[in-house]
Amino acid sequence: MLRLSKRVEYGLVALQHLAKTGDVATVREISDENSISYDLLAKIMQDLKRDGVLYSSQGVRGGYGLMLAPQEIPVNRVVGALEEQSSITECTSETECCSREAVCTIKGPMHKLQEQMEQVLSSVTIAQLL
Amino acid sequence: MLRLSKRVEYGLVALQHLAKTGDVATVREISDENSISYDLLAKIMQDLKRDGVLYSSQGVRGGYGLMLAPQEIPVNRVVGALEEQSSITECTSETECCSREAVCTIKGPMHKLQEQMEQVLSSVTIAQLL
DNA sequence: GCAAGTAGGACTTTTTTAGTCCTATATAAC
DNA sequence: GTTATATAGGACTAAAAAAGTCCTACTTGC
Repeated sequence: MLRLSKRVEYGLVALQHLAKTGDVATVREISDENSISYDLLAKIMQDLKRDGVLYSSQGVRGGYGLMLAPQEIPVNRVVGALEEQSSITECTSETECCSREAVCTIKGPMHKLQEQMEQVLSSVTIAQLL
Repeated sequence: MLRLSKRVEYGLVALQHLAKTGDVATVREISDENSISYDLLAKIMQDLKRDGVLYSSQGVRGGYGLMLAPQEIPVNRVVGALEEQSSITECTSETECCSREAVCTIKGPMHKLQEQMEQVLSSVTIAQLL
């Protein structure tokens, strides 16, 4: 469907929230304000932390904060942190192996297309979402 | 997952096949040569015909042929003909209505991203797949 | 100690995509 | 005019992916 997953959508919303307030926020705050499932967002935040986009502090008065400036976080990176695959076809994936590989006639051109898509996704950052 | 569906992938392969040979071909020929399910490809060809990309002739010695020159068929068009939705998020769709619309804070920027994606998809044509 | 947080495993449900099966209709060749 | 070879298309099933839920553990400031 050529669509960003809800995970990425919610991730972007959360990062925008943090960039906007410039402060630490809890998952509960963000999920409430943006009508996002708490449990789902909690996982997303964990993944973003694992990727180094966020830091966290546990316990009372804990929460998540940005590790990077908004202009240093391209949409690209959020996609990479939150989705298993981000290639536009199986044959442009580095991890999967395409079932039609032996007869695939579009591999080369698809790689070019993929590169251009990545170019677009890396040119937009969280700073542009504000 | 930000991935083109198999329908689009197969559609591109089929169009490439027709452009390469410059002749009419049957679904069977194309599906055999490219290891694509016959039934699935048959539906795809019908959709591409409905969209005006292909013409067909029924009966013995029938088949499908290109209605347009390869350089007149952008990937964009193939996506449009073969997929229900092609927007990157729910909020950039014209037909769906986003469940989080009232609180959505990324609608504007997402539209810009969407436009850039479409730009890329419309800049590559079947002629470039040869 | 307790309330407010993150960490994360396991699971269910829903949605989408891919693929299959079957029947009808058109037509060129014989 | 019958037959073999095509497209046309409805209805269905299966598989995969995404979304969402539930539960428990661990951390930490007060």
